[in-house]
Parts: sequence; structure tokens; C-alpha cells
Amino acid sequence: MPELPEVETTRRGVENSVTGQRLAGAVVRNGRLRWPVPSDLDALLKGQVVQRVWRRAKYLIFETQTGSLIVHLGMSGSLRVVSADFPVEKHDHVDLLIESGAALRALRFRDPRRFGAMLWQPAGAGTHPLLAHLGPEPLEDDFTGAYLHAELKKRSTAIKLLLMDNRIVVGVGNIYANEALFRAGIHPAMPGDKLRRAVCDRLVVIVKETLAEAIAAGGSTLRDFVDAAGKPGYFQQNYFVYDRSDQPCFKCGTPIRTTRQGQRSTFWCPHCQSR
DNA sequence: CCGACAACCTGTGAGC
DNA sequence: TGCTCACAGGTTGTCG
Repeated sequence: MPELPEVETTRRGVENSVTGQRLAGAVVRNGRLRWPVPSDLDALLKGQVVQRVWRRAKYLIFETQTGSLIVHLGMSGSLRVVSADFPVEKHDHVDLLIESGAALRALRFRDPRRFGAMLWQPAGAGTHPLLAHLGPEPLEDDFTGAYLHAELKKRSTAIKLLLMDNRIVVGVGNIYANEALFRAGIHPAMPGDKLRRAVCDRLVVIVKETLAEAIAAGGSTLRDFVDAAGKPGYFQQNYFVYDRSDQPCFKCGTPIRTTRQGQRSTFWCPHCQSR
């Protein structure tokens, strides 16, 4: 489920419910995620006030006075604000308990595949090894055509794999790598060092636009998902190429082709993405 | 340093 | 229906 737009939508959906709130602790039903959830999570969080909720790459960071809780949604994770007595379902592995007057609420972490993570970092979260060596945020001003061109010059790997390499830029997952390359007219197998500066300028703008559009769409269709009793929805998205193998390209009608790169599915239009 | 790929885990849909 | 297989939005770790 989560690419960067969903993670950012989740952040926006939960931040008002937890910022400035005191935590009553945590309930860990299954701590066997990507890495073990700290066994003393309840004690670590009890009494802490959440000062802000921010995002770095696809990590959500709940900052308190004594440290930061780092949350990753993996492939299938979600976070919702529910009443603490709301019935627990099969893959609801962790509740972060939020004191809010008389009613106890929970920030409930669900993750069927358990590729997600929940880690504690006593100092600033930026010093955590997982966050220490990440490339720029795609939506920030330091992700520029000049920067991308300089990075790609060193590499002959296929551009799609480089776009998904978090040392170069974070937060571009499989869907948006496919979509951005279609929009930019770039063949996904093009070696990185073959992209001219002007093409990099254009690709950077397109990556930003593609992610920003998805965040806007997620925000509009998932507005109340944190309060909903049902499972969180996934925003309706008209993909140009993703998951459209053999279907006609929306621009030229040529059947969309599919292959694998780096053990991930790649979709492209052989006519529109000639270079 | 780089690239290739195995691994973590459950659910779902296609095909037989 | 039920079985088996391939694949799924991510990322780390290991190997050559």
C-alpha cells in the first residue's frame, strides 16, 4: 500500500490527533516486524508528549522529549486513530495509547505482511542508521536537475532502478518510478549516464508533479480514513502505465509492455518511451 | 565502491 | 471448490 504519497497522507491524517498529546503507553500484540519492536516500548512511551510528527523518506517519526519513535509501513502497513476499545483484528500488531480526556484512543498499527518497522531512537531520529545516509527528499528544493544529472553521470544502471535508489532520491517507489518515466518519455532501461542535463531537469519536475498530485488525491479521498471503522482506502489513481500490461497506451494506443528490473515489475509504452 | 539477488511475511487472484 | 503458483505498493543484508 504505502508509497510516499500514502505515508504523507497518513502523517497528515494522524498528526492532529497526536501532536501535543500525552501517551499512556503502548500495547504490543506482535512485535515481530522487520526488526523486533522494542520490548520496553510501553515504558519508553508512557507519559511522553508527542511534540511533532514528521516524515523522512517513507519513515514516520513521532518525536517526544526523550527520543523518537520511527515507524515504517512496509508493503502492507497502515496507521489509524481508533477508540482504544475498538475491536482488534488479526493483523493489528501495536497500539500507541493516546490520553485525550476521558476517552482513551489508540493509534493502531496494522501490517499483514510485517515488513513494517517500529523502532525507538533516543537521540534525534536523523542519527538513526536507517536515516543517516538517505538522499534528498523528492519534493524539497535540493532535489534539482543539476543534482540528479551529477548523480546519474556516475552510473550506467537503468534509470528506473536509479530513481528507486534511496541514496539518489528517497520516496520514489515502483508505481511512481514507472509513472514518472512514462510522463517524461524516458525508457526505463536507459542507462543513467545517458540522460542529458535538460532531460534530468524535466524528469525532476515530473517526479515532483507526480508525487504532489498523488498526495493531493490521497488527501481528498482519504480525508476521514483515520476515523473510519473500515479498512483504509487507497486513493483512486489513473495510472498511465502501472499495472496496465497489454492495455492500450492512453496517449498513442500502443499496448503497454511489461518486464522485470531488479525483481520489480516495470511497465512502459514502447512508442512514447523511446529514449 | 557497485550490481545481483535472497530474504523477510501474508494475502489474493489466476489457472487448472 | 480447492489446490498451486506467481506476484504484491519496500528495504536490508550478503555475496562476488
